[in-house]
Amino acid sequence: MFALIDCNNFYASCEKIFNPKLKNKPVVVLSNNDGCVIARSKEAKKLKIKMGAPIFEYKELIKEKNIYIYSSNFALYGDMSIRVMKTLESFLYPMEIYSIDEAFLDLDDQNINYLTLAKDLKKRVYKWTGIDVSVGIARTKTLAKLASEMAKKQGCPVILIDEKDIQKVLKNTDVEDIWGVGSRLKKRLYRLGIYTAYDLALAESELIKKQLSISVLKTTLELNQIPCFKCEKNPPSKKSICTSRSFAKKIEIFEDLEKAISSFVAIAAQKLRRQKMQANFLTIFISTSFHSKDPFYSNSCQITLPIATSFTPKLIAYAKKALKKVYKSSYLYKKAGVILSDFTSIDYLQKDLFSKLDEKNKNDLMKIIDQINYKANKKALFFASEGIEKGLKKSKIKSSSKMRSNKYTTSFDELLEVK
DNA sequence: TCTGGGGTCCTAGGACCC
DNA sequence: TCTGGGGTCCTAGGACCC
Repeated sequence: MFALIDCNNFYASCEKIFNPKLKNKPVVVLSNNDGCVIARSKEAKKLKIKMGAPIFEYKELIKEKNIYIYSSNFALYGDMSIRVMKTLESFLYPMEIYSIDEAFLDLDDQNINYLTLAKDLKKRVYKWTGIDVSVGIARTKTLAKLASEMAKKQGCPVILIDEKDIQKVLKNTDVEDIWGVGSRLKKRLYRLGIYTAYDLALAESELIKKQLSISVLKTTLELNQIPCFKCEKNPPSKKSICTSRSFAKKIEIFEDLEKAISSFVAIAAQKLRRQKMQANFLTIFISTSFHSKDPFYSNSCQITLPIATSFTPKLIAYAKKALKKVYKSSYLYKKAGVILSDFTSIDYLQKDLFSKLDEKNKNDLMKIIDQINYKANKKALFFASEGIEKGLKKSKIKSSSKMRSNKYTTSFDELLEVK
């Protein structure tokens, strides 16, 4: 048995917890650069504000309906997520943290009352964190997902075990709303005459495997209460690490792009060190705007590193080389990024024959830099290639987030004030 | 004017081996 | 004139998730 616990309107709910005036008010959270809608409170959903839509399309609606708009505040959401997950952990079931706002529990236990448990989960998370969650319980993860969707609509936990209940739900579920089926697969399934989850559950296994893929076959089996996906209690370590941003203002000059790429490398390399890994492969990519009428250009360059490393200066040097290969002048760049991949563990220290610093020195140096930045709670130390504009604030690469709420739970300077 | 960021898995086809 | 059978590995691109 699996339980899926899903936080309702997570980012919007985080904003509401620390700001009582937002109660019962429509709240919207925006992406980087305050571009797209990435979260909506239930009141905002009622106003038909769409997920992923650019916010400028709602300019008038915002004024008219007094909608509260926030820039994303991932320091806050990340910390609230940890609190929710810790609360779920207190129930002592094996747990898989599936995303920032979702977790599966493995309830391999015949003698518990699932509905009571589900209610307890919901109650405790709300009491300890202020976050409202939807709980769905079923024999497979795919069905637990469907159950939690129903729970979200009904406002109370849903246990999906009874065969008749399941059939009823499947008949009322469009294939696109199944976990693992997106818009492309939906079209292909429609062509095969499969419109609802019920149709898919009854479909011939051979046909599904031949016409679609093994993944869809697994989903089909899961709809029939045959588990194909386990609870991944110890998440496998990452296979790639990506840091990318859209720029608030378009960038044309090579040096500016170089600063951006360098700072992305620095962030990615730090994530890499946190995983105790070294990268063998580096990709950089740059692109102009997808929406603008300016000439379009997008390119990427990949480099196999001679020796695996997590040493930021080394990675920056390679990234700069890569950038030179793909940069073309007179284009207006809107987005860039860095991907590190093909990792080896930091325990296998391959020495660089030609380096003046040995690997231990490099690792110690980066460790100190990471520690200082962690303690300072900001980038106190950084590399010159990243650009030395004051606090990066005036720089072109800094993304704008004009309406960010305080880091109430992670910064002493931004604690909630009560008057 | 203004349109996110970060991941994983699967498959087909090419290159190569004996 | 007629040209096999069996396998692995790699990669790009497509699809999905939140």
